Amino acid sequence: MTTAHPRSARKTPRRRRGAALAHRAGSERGTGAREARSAARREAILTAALDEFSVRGFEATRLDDVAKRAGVAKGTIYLYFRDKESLFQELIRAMLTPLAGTIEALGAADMPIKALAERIVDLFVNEVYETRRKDVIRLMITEGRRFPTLAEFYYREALSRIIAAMRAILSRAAARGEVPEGLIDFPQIIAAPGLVAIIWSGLFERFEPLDVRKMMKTHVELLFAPRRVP
Amino acid sequence: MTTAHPRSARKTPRRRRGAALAHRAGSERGTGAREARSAARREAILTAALDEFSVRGFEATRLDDVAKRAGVAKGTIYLYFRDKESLFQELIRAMLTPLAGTIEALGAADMPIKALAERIVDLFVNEVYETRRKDVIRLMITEGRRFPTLAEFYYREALSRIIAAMRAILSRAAARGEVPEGLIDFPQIIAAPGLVAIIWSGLFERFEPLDVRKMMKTHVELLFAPRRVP
DNA sequence: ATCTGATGACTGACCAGTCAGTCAGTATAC
DNA sequence: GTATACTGACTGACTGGTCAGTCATCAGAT
Repeated sequence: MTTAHPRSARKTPRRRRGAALAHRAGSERGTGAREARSAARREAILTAALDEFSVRGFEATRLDDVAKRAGVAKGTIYLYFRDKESLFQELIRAMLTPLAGTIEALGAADMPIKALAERIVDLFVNEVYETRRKDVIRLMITEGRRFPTLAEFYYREALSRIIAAMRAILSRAAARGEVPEGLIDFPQIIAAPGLVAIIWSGLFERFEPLDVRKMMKTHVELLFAPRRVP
Repeated sequence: MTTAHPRSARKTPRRRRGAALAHRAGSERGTGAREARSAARREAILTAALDEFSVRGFEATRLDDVAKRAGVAKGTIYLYFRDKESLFQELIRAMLTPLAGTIEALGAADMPIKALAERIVDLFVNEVYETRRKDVIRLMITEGRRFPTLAEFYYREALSRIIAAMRAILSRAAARGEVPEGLIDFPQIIAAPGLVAIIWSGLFERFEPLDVRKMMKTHVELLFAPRRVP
């Protein structure tokens, strides 16, 4: 043990590179190519990180594995991200921020609540459930508690806006008598089956598959079916 | 370098014990006391473990901290549990197994769906949401993916039974025309707001509190309100 | 020749799990 | 009743392995 001596004459012999990168440099020009390459690398790291974080969780993920999967050396990750936690947080931020805008845009259209709800279901299934965003939301759920700043960021930048948009929609619908006033307080109810589907798919899909689209359709029909007097 | 020492030479002089334990032995009797003490210790370890796992997650939890919190030495944990993972799994098993029976019992009673649903909501709020079981379910959600055997166990022993019980209830209700047939396929819809509440409370409660009981009541009213034609 | 991005061997910290040693409490001997 | 031997629950210093983050060095671009 000890090795009170720093330094170590390491004389690594030249080794063929693992054949990592295929250069397309010929077709790229000057600085633009540099930047493009750099951006691609960042992207590769983020993608690899999502893969690893998704299956192992934040703590159990090794940056060595992320690097290998991304086809870069571990040190390279530190050229693009300050540390493991930054990598994780930027990953989630980048993928979840755009969501709020989409919902807000949808809410602007004025249409019957049921039609609108069906649009939202489609949006959820196509843009979240069947994409990598599902994994990102799962990560938010599973790791969020240990990253309070991340939870706060997500609440401020996305969730609170989504909720506000849904409240606006529900208020209009309530004014038309399409839904009871009570629902305005709990937009979470509408999103709930979507979340459950995300959790279910990670834990129990292999025992009992779940048809998300059909479940959400059923839910919407139940919530917004024409009803007798309030 | 090598230190090719076999495992022997323990050099450290023993130190006076820090005066750790206050014994209650005087008031306890014979073997019964021994067993009681042992059971209490096991309990203390499980409780401490739940505390730590809940806030830090499985990977980030240090057994040193669990031991400290339980008021025992780290080695003691290994007298009661094989390893960290066993401790975690036993914790979850012990607390979730009883749930299924309760729901099944409730399902046996034959009453209008809405009344029954209200009973189930009460059960959920009183026996889960406002107890440590909430934390255990949260752990199942957040860590389950990395413990497939645990997920399977939970599915077999609890979830599948709960789902079957709910399907039975819903079938009877559908036969009476109280709910559409479609709902039978998705008992998850009924439980969904409960799960969302558990997640919400961990991540966003501090920004926007959520009245679970009221949310679930609203949901039940929406689902089971008297409706026009099937 | 120089500059910059990239590399990967290395270090230091950390922690699950181990085990030699301790001691309160019990059993047996006198 | 007191002394002595025994037992096993409990302790915590230690080991071995792991991994985040660093940095001396390299190679391609200009």
